[in-house]
Amino acid sequence: MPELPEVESITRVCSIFKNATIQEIEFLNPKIRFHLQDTLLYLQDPSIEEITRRGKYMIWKLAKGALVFHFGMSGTLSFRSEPKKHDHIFFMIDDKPVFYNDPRRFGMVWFTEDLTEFLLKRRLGIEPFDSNFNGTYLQKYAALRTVSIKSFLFNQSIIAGLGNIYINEALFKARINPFRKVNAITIEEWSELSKMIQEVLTLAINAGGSTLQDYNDPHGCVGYFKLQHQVYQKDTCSYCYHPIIKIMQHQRATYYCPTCQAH
DNA sequence: CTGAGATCCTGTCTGC
DNA sequence: TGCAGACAGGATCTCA
Repeated sequence: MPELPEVESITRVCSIFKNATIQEIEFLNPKIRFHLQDTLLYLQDPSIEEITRRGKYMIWKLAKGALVFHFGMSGTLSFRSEPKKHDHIFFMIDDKPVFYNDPRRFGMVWFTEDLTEFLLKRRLGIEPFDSNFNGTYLQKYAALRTVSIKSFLFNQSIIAGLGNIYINEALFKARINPFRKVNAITIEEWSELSKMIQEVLTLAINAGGSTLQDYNDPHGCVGYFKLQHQVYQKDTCSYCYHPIIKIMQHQRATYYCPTCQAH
């Protein structure tokens, strides 16, 4: 679920909470991996001043400090009044009930007094929509590395926000083989790839993200970008009709077209 | 420093 | 039907 487009969708829905007040926070399941409970005492004036996204993190800036969400593999926020299995946190925000739900418990929620320091510690790379994000930026980071382009794009300290789906899709659009070593990719290819990363993310955000099985935005709406996937979980290439190859690369599924992405 | 692999979890699907 | 095993959006830690 939660790569940049999905987190962006959740963040946009949550923007209704700008200037709202968190009236109540209740922990429903202590087993999730977060540190919110310990630091909740510091939450003195819980009015939400701004709601933003950075990479795959959603940030609620408070009058003092911030709440930060990372949705892991299966986390989401939902607006509903009845609790469900795998709810971990309950919020009451301006009389509206909100649940943080996360079956696989890979997600995390923090309260931080110093958001700037918190984000520095995450060592997040550039935002794909930053004006400095381009082929030159990518090639500069890749010059001294030997990993495959697939691993490189997964590294959040280089680019923040990409995950398995959009890496596969962007490499297909840029016609680059996922096993290519990054130090052998030309500036023309980097330039094309940077544009395709922006294009695929833009299309996905406009479609509300990708729902594979269980992703929903806080209203329960699914994301429709799956309908536009060209390689991820596809059988046949939409350009040349060659069968799409699925292969495990670093424990993750890689999908590519062996003719369109021969090099 | 880089890169590869294990690990944290539950739910769903597939094949025997 | 039942059950074992593979696999799923990710980040972090350890070891070479």
